[in-house]
Amino acid sequence: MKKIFLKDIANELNLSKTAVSLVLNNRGDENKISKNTQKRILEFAQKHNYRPNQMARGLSLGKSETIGLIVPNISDIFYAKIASHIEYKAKEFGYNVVFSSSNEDAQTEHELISSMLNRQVDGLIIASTQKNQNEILKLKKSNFPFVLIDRHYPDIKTNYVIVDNFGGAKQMTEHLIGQGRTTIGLISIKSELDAMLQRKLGYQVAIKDNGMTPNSRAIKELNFFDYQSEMKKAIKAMVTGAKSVDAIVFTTHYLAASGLRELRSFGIDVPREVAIISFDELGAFDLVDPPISASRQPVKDIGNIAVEILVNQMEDKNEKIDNKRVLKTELLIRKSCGV
Amino acid sequence: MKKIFLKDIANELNLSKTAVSLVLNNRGDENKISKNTQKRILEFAQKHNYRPNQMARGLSLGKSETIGLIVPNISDIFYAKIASHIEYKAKEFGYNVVFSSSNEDAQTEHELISSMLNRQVDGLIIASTQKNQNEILKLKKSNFPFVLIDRHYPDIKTNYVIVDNFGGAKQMTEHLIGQGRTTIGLISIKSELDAMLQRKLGYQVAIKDNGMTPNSRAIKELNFFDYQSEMKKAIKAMVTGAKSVDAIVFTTHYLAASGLRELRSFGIDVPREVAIISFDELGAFDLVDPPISASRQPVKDIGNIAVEILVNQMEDKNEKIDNKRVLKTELLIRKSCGV
DNA sequence: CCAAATAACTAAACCGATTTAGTAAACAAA
DNA sequence: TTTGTTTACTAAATCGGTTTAGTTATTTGG
Repeated sequence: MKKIFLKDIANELNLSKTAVSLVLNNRGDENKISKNTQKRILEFAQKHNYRPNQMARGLSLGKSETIGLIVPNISDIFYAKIASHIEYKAKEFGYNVVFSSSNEDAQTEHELISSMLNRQVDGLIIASTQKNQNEILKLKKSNFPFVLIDRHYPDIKTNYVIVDNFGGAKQMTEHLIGQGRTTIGLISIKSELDAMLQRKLGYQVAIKDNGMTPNSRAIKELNFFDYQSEMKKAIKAMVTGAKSVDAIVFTTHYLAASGLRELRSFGIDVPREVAIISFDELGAFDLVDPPISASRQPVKDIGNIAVEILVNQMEDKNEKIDNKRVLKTELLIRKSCGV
Repeated sequence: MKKIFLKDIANELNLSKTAVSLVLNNRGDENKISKNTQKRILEFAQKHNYRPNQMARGLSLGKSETIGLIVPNISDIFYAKIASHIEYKAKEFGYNVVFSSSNEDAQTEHELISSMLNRQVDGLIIASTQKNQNEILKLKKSNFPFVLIDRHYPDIKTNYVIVDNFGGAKQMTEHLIGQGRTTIGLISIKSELDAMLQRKLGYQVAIKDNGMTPNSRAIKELNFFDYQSEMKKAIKAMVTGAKSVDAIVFTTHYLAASGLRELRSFGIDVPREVAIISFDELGAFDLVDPPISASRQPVKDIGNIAVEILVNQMEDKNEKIDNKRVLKTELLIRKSCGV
């Protein structure tokens, strides 16, 4: 069965392309195409498995029924899960998803946004590198529909769906304090990401609020591209010498996993000697030795809400464009912070 | 700065759309557009940040510079990693990636293929449900470029990139035998997937080859959509009663994780009482208690090779279309099978 | 010096849909 | 009987690119 076009249907049925197009777009009634003709068109199209060329359709309509998704890295389980929920929700609304990874690189992100706009995506969902303030401002000014997720620009009014990083980190730290830990370290990623700043802040505020002495030497910020080797040094510095810690807060899952590896290789007993807790988790954190406590992010809600906001915006251009959502994380207490 | 079109450039520079189009597609020289004119066009386009509308371009060229990727589930870390490598490699060749998840549903997969073809993707990479033999045959007959990954149809000659499931499973089982285990169970997913059949076969052949008595009761095949609750029963059946096992082979990572949870809840000492090993792994399998041995799949190679084969096919229609690659898995021995 | 070749372009068709602005025929109202 | 409506359509423009088939002016060869 070879490919069939609108024109073919029109010719075969001795009708115009207009009539066929109208009927196939469910606008036959309002355009007074007779019931009989509608039936003939529908049946013929069905029988020959007609599928409109979406490029032509998109060009004509100026839209593509596609949502662009830009994340730092699709192989990070956190973003993969969000992507999965976004895809699912988008399909409910009739949209496809094109994705790309920026690898935390501002220039790449810039090009991806550009490229997706050229491909006529109808809207964007971006977990930004947060190094493209101007780009995002331009997007906003052009009135193009988009939603930021996971990371947002505090200085720009935009739609966003993020989690309460400050509150989550504060809660984690307070839990450790409640367990009687007195010298709590923080291991994070060296980054301008607001999420990371907020997590550090949450940790610091918890420390101060509880009358403990903040110690900048207890805070290690590792280089993203080299965190594994820097982790070795960071852990060493934290567990040896006079000021060794009795607990560590990790600001993201892969740091916690890597940190635990190093703690083990130094022969540290977790949680007896050092308790640990992680912001966000990996799939098997409950199986790890010891099971790692974590503040879990609501990935499903992040994805669903982002799509809902975006679709609203795309389909009703009057929708306000600073729909802000800050979701709560969920504290999962496991053995790694001392029962 | 407002959007600029080919026509605008032509008008501003007093040239034809043809000239501008040719130059911007790097075909100025071969079409004898003077150096000076080329320079004017290029500079003007650059200065006004001209970006061609890919819908129009795609419609005209009959292609989209896009690869479609269909996987069972993008939130499975295995597919997420493959997706990431595919995206990276595709970009090297100038292609974008659209992805969708079939959720192991044949009908969904069918619709996704259809939808992607309508969107004029230039090629497809599919980790198929393996329930769409006809669909794949049609694709093949239409001469449309595609590559199967992870799962293939043994009865159809197509491009594919898979791993040696039989060999990997056999090797895993043999390792357990080498460790002195004598009653080895298998927990798999109830499925017609060739990959799963091959893994079971590898296990069975290893059992027989080593003079052990195959015992069909030692093989449990769980329902994909309900494996967590069925796991409880399966583990119970395996570790209680007369014929209890001293080792279990899991045919995929999430089964191993789930199985370990259940073994623990039954108070089984892994690996002393029951050793376990998993086909494929999750990110933190080395941190789990005990660290889980696994046969790791070469996700990067799977992605890279799939893209390479596909691009070859897309750009040279004469390329043969049964480029078959079977990659080796890598056995990672950890504590879960008894040091 | 004239015909053929070349350089440097361009007008218009085309890709496959949607949409605007009609039109012809049938019927109703005045 | 003529005008006005309604019904059931259609021709042609349009979206923004690419491409085919020329065109004109200048060189070159014999």
